[in-house]
Amino acid sequence: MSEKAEVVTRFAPSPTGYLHIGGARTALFNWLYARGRGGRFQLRIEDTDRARSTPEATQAIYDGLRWLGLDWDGEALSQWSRVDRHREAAEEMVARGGAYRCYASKEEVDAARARAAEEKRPQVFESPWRDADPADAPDLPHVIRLKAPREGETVVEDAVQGTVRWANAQLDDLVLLRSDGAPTYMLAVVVDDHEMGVTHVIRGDDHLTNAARQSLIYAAMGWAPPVFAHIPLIHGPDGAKLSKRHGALGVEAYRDMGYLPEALRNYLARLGWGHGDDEYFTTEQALEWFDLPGVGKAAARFDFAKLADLNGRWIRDSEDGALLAQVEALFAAQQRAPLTPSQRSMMAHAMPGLKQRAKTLIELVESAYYILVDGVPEPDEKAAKLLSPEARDILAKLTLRLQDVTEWRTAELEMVVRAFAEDAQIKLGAAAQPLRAALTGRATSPGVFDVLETLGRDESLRRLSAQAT
RNA sequence: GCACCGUUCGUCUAGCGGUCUAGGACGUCGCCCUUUCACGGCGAAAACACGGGUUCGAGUCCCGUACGGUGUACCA
Repeated sequence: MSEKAEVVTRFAPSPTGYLHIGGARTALFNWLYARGRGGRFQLRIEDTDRARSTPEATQAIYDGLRWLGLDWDGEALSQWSRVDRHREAAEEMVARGGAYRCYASKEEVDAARARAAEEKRPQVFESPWRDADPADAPDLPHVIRLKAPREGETVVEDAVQGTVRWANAQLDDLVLLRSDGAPTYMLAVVVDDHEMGVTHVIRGDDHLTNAARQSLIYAAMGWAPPVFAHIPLIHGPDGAKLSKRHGALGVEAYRDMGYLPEALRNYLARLGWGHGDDEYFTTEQALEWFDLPGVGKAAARFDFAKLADLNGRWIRDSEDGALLAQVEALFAAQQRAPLTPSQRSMMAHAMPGLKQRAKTLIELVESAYYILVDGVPEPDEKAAKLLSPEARDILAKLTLRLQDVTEWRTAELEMVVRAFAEDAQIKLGAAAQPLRAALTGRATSPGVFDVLETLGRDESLRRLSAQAT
């Protein structure tokens, strides 16, 4: 029905919460694989669990993907909108002899499984209705079950995991249509993937065994299965499954922590996938390089230190203007007051120095305290220590010299301060550190001479006189 | 229980039978640069889970064991 050559992937989250980091990576891999090959990347919302699905969660998924820069082709598909088609497919399988109506009650099935467990047999339910004559069927609620083969084996050629086999005796006659007529996940996924033209199913390896069951459904429908690629899960820093405390946060939480989308993409791509020794690369390069054989098989731990390092590199290499825009967007997202025109221009002026020292946007904003502060900066503990009586004395003398500076520029200011230190026979640091403390209220900052220039003559002298006494 | 998947420095990984006295990156530690902090430069410590095979030769192939993980639903 479509050109076989085109690659089509999909991301199929269930809208029961935010887009967590594992889901974001799955989406990234699908996006990279398809877009890197000129194919399509689609989004399908698996909202068939009506009780747990919410519109807010759906929106959170959209927002998360957009922030990460993962755009999908066409409209997002609601799986729920396709239930009629799923039902049809189930009936079609019954008609073809690939499925049957099972009248066993939930209790009977549970009892049979409990018995099997006791006898230490595989807990595979064998329905008495599997080969029953349809004429004997009672007029009762029933489910439709797949008539799975009892002999032989099912083989999945997984692009990441390799050849994986299951004895068919391990696979039971799974339910396709529930007694209330609702399709199960197994059925819906297969029907939708096939009809959306999905060629490559890239998903978490928690679905690996599902791939065997789904293969059986493809076979019963007479369809060719897609290429499966089951990627390992992401664990928390402690090796345990991701939990709230350990990074199973929504992607917007990463935004709020000050990470750049391009840095997160870079980090996530590197988690579980590698291209030689490349660590720091652009999305364009990832698009070009990404391939399934490069995906590892083992679960990877989420490491904030490495993310922070990568983020710092992305920040340093960002254009000043772009960074300023990111900061303003973060302020808006966090509902902080926007920058005033003067803060904005000082921030722009100081950006080359600020971005050199920040691993996250949050750190960048913190280090811009001397720009964002209202009035004279309040010295913190370390700065207060630098402002000893002797230091204030030095500052007072230095201020006198600074007042005579005609050209308020970094280079000129540095010359003046250096000359002052020499005349006073003190080390440059003895003048520069108190100067920094008075100007910024901190013991660390971008170069003091740059700070002086950023603040401008009037503001600098105001802060100095406030501390000189 | 049963089935399936996995296991190289603390972490992410390179490695696809000899070039591995196991490479890179983050982190850690030391030194240099330096007005602070970063950046940058140089250097160090740090790993093939264990046991059997196969082979002239195994981190690389096979089988066990251990330890993790996933699945085993009329959830997705």
